Amino acid sequence: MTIREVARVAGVSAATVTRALSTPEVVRPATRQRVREVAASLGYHPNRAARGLITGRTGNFGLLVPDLANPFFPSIVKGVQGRAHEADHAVFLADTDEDPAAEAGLVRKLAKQVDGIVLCSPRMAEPELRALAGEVPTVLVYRRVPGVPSVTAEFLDGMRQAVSHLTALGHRRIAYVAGPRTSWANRERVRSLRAVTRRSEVELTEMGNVIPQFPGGVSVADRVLAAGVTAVIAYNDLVALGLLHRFAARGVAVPDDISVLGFDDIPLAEMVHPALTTVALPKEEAGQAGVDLLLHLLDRRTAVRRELPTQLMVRGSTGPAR
Amino acid sequence: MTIREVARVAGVSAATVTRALSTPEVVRPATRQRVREVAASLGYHPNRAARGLITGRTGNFGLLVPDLANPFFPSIVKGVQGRAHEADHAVFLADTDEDPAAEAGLVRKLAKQVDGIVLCSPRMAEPELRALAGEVPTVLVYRRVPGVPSVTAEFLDGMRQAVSHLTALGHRRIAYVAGPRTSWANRERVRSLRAVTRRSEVELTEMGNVIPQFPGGVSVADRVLAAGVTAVIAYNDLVALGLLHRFAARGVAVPDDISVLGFDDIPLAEMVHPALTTVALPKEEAGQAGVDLLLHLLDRRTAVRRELPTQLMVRGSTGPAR
DNA sequence: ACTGGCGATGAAAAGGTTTTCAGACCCGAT
DNA sequence: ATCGGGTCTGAAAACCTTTTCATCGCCAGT
Repeated sequence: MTIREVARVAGVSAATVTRALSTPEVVRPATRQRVREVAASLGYHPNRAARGLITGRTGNFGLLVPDLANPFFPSIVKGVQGRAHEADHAVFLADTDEDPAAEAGLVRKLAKQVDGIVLCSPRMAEPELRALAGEVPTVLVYRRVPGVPSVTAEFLDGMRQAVSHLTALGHRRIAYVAGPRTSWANRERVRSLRAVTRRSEVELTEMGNVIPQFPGGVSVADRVLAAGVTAVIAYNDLVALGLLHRFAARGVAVPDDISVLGFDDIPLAEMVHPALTTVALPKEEAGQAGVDLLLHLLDRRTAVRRELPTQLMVRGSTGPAR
Repeated sequence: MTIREVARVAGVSAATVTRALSTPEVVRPATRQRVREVAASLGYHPNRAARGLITGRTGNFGLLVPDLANPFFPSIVKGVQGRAHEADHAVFLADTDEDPAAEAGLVRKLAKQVDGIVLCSPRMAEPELRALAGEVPTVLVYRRVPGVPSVTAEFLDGMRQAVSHLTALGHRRIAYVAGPRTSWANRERVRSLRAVTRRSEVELTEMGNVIPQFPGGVSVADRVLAAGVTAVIAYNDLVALGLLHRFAARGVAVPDDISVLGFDDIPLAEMVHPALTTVALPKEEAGQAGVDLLLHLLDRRTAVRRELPTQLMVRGSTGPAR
């Protein structure tokens, strides 16, 4: 069912058909009406590939995530997918399996099928990222690179909430279990934490770096206990859950013996016992904002930056210092 | 970066470039080598829209999931995405937000941009599903409909493993917390469970139906305790985690007072304490198999059915009956 | 009556690839 | 020397749509 067939049946040229459908105001009402009726009765829908070929617009977005199995990401994907859908765009999803080297290749591969790409927590180095952003309209989510539109969260404020909460409970010696050294998110966390604790009476012990997964937390738990702190802030919730798991196995009571605080607020955080106190980062909102920024970039060709609020979720894993 | 540019640099025609890349055996080795090198160095990837225009194949697959935030699905998506990628296909992801009415619309919308669709645990009714499968090449994952290619798991065997495990531990009174009444998965579970317990000395108490989420488990936990059973099998892991959570809050010891057994083996299952004994369903493998069946369907136009093995994972939440 | 301008339409080009068909070349056989 | 056959390559058509440019007819204004 092609445009020519519609044109033939309606007794007009193909040009008039496309006009009647996509810029109706330029065709005579009678003609427009007739063409649209014929198109509808024949069940005609323009071939998107052919349209994309000439307009350069595909009506699709790309979305790259490092690891969909990491519970931090699915909500972001939902946000992106939902908002993209509202804007009548479909979403290509690609999972890079935490391989920084694979990212650029996937982006370039997707590039010609999409109008723009949302890069979620990309692991690749900044220069390469900047180069990529020059080739394809790109928005970063949870990564910041000057000149590239990005969605992040107020880490500093989140960390301030976390530390204030702990000091209010009487904690003075706090450990931080760091994530991967090369991770942008980890650098942001460390920077924020140091800034917040600098002029306070808090004594900060940094340990790590661990992989940002459950086993990472398990592996460092005993060292945390040996450090003689009364509270520990983990790089993220998965690491915090690893700590909780190992603490439970060793009979260490949380929060009576030690308080544990995570970062992200993944769904699991409130399913465990004790439920995890954590700094919630916007996820679905971040995905939506990413699409908004992409639409803005495509429309007005300007790079915008957006910083979303964070919120400490106080649950059962933090309590008064011993 | 078009095929012409590659052709120009390599000193051949566009036809030779496309041959060197897609049907290498028909071009002289020296030419082939040179063309491929030039293409690689220029970062050339064929424009898929243009290719699709002439071949009729888009090189894309669609993937529908009910809710990506449900931890059962991300791994399936990874499986689909990974295998599709190996077959040089990109994947459109759509999340239906558990809305059966939205499914058909999304499929039809995606239909024109893809060669086929993987429908993951679709919630829609069977007749509608059958109609859809007639319009677009479709493969079902975790749903079975006669005549439509499908990937499922050996629920009966999984349930047998679960019940044998419990009876070996001395359990005789077992509760089953059912999922949504309309859910295909729940019907399969119930059918398997009844078949397995029919001629045994096990006394089965069915309760529910609950929503297949954490709060569903929380909400039914007290009724489970009141039922006087020594073990409970939950519709899925999320419900089981809800049970564990409420049991912990009430001071009921697991597995000393009651054994808890889940279904799915989502990643959280081994992160909680006690870790959850559960029947593992293949997830990534199911996604891969879905793509395999889709490729098979497109290639040979025949519908295949595949049933993957299940495996009981014994962890800390089950123990000897009191 | 003529010009200018406007509204509506069609013809044709463009977009990037694959495929078909024909041609060029080389080798071995007659 | 010619021919047949095989291998490799290039030119051109085809896929379907949108957009540009040109044409046509008509009306208002002079």
